[in-house]
Amino acid sequence: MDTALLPVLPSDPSLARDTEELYDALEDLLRVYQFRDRDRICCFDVSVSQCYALEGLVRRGGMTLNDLAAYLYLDKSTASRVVDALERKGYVTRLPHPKDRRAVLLEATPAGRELEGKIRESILAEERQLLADFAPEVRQAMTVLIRRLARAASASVETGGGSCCRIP
Amino acid sequence: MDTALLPVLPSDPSLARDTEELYDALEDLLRVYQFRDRDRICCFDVSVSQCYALEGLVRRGGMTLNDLAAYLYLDKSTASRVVDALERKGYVTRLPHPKDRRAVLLEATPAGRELEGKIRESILAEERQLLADFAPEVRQAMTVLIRRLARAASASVETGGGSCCRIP
DNA sequence: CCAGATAGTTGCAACCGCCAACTATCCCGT
DNA sequence: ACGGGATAGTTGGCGGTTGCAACTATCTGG
Repeated sequence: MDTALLPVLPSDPSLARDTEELYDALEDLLRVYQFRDRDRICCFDVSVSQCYALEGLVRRGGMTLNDLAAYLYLDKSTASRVVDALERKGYVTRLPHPKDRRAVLLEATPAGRELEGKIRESILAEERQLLADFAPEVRQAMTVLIRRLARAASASVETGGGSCCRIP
Repeated sequence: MDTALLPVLPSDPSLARDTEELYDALEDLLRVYQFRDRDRICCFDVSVSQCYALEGLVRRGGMTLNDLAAYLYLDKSTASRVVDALERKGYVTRLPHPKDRRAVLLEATPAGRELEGKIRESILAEERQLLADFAPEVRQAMTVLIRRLARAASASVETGGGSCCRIP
């Protein structure tokens, strides 16, 4: 179990309220981003999962299919089909793994890199404007917190074994 | 427009870097949260969209189906089917609209409210622990930023008319 | 009172995600 | 070196989601 980084301060009166507000704000953000991501399909010729997969393959170099499935929190069969689609469109290639003949090495093609760059830049441009209003220390602190939320969620997902209600 | 915390510094050299880091962190957060949300299905007897819909109906009082579709950024036909499922499970009811006989008023049932509370509390408990490590100013600044990101995305979606690449 | 707008439902086709079964390959203990 | 178990990936099947288009019922303005 990933323990808390610091002990909880039970006397902090604003914690409960701040948490609720963050929860609501995050809920809104997730909802609208899921729509925005769905909408990318028609703009950029990829689906949501395909976009995430492409992004992962550009960010990190060659991953195996299992790596990609873990990165996307998807079943490997689903990841395989996502790669099928990206390969058909010419954004990704399956290469033989040099050390393990069962495995494949996934690589983004130049076209894939270019598409990922276009998507990334279109979103970065929008977000830069928003962040400009915040002091650098605040921006950096927010990134730290968001990373920590992501890591904690990822840890709780992994210790939960992927299925939260399984009681073995 | 929501006021800025600080004036923009156009010469700020760290803005581009901070934006990229926040983008990556947010990408990770969204991916894992989408998985976490998918996983709620088996724990709480609702799907992701159903959960969002229930949440919206509890937060705001009676909405029409069109209101709900807009809130969820879904087509009204999809929203109708989401409501079908929630109604079948007893979490939501369709009531006749007092002013417009074409419309329906959607209301969460007591069971729906209870379920929403359980889901909400289970997540709040987890997030409270994480947030306890951060100073109150940072927590609040993050909520402000997330709200602003959500609002900006929502605005750009609405001005785009829902389909970003339509060129009428 | 009628034409056009609006609220909602349903049919349809495509997609997504998981589980289970299967093949090919790897690795470890004997 | 070899046989059994573990692992990588693919495929089939099922259920659920989504958007578009067509349809009905109702409202509203001239």
